[in-house]
Amino acid sequence: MADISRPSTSPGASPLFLREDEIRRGVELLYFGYTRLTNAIDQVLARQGLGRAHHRALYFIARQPDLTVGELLRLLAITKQSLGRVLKELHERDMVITRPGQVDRRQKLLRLTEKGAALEADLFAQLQEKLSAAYVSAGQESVTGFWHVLEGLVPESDRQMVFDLRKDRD
Amino acid sequence: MADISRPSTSPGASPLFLREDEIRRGVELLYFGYTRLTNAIDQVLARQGLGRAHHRALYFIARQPDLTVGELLRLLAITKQSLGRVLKELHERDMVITRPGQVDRRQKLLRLTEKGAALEADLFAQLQEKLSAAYVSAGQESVTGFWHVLEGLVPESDRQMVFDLRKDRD
DNA sequence: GAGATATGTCAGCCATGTTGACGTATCTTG
DNA sequence: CAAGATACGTCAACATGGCTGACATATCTC
Repeated sequence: MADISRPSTSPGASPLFLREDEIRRGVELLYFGYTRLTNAIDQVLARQGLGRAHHRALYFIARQPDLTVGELLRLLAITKQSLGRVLKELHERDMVITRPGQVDRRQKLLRLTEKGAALEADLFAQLQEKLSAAYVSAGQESVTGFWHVLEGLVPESDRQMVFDLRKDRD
Repeated sequence: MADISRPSTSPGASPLFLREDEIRRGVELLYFGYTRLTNAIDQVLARQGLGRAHHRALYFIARQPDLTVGELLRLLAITKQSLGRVLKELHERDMVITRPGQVDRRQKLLRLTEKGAALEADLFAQLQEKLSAAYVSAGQESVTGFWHVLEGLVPESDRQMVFDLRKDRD
């Protein structure tokens, strides 16, 4: 481990110190970048009386229509009770509908209504605005590097689930 | 806005669809990458009966000893009541000490005790383990791209504050 | 000396996570 | 076909960590 307190040595004097600084830089940028990006949607959500938890559900349902409740639970990594509350509220507001699975009728397939899709699109537009500005200012090469590092943060066991979001299933 | 439901068009057929996919990929990787990284420290925190909020305070105090309460408030972007609770608990556990500012005696300068520094080092070690593995698997070029994109997510008005963390002030 | 500033604190509320227990419909398998 | 596993829902209680509003104190600045 690098020396955390880093006494009065000049910065960069040792490869170990350099390493720590690179890690802290990543931790900080991830923290500020992530929070600032999510801040972008708070105003839109507040207007609807909804929170971040609702957005996460809307997002993944938009991303993968006919997602089952179980799949959504695995993506969000929360308890079914927590998710139940969120889905109930989205259902009451006519933003999400469910229908029984074709192959397995115990499952509920989730879809956004027009109203739900409209809100998700509005929220996505905010994210898009911030993130595409960051992409443009950093350049395409940086964007692929950005992806690669983040992919490395996702544990092997979750990677397939995350990558599967990019497959069309409609 | 691009068509969210993306009917039966082949992916990549239009620049607009491509753009949307690149944005969604970033949003998802940021979400999963950030949450998986923060998950890395939960076990250590739980052992101490502390939460994420305590970690954020410990982290920034470790990063910038003699930080004032006001500076920490700006970094965390929470209310003084919320921060007060956290600092009080860290103080009670002898992890943080304060002393009056030299130049402005209304200020309180924050520092970690040995015990606090030891915990922060332990937490940092977990972050380091995950993040350096991601850095290694992505390669140095990717790391700088990763930084650049994230820097672009931090609004102009906050950028100085974030970059100042990298300056030594001891 | 008056007002601004840095900090603390009381009290109550809200969003969103947790555990544990239990119920129902449906699927799968011996 | 009966038994057990699975997918989903729900009740209740609780924890964490945000929030607002109001008010107090010490210190700095003009």
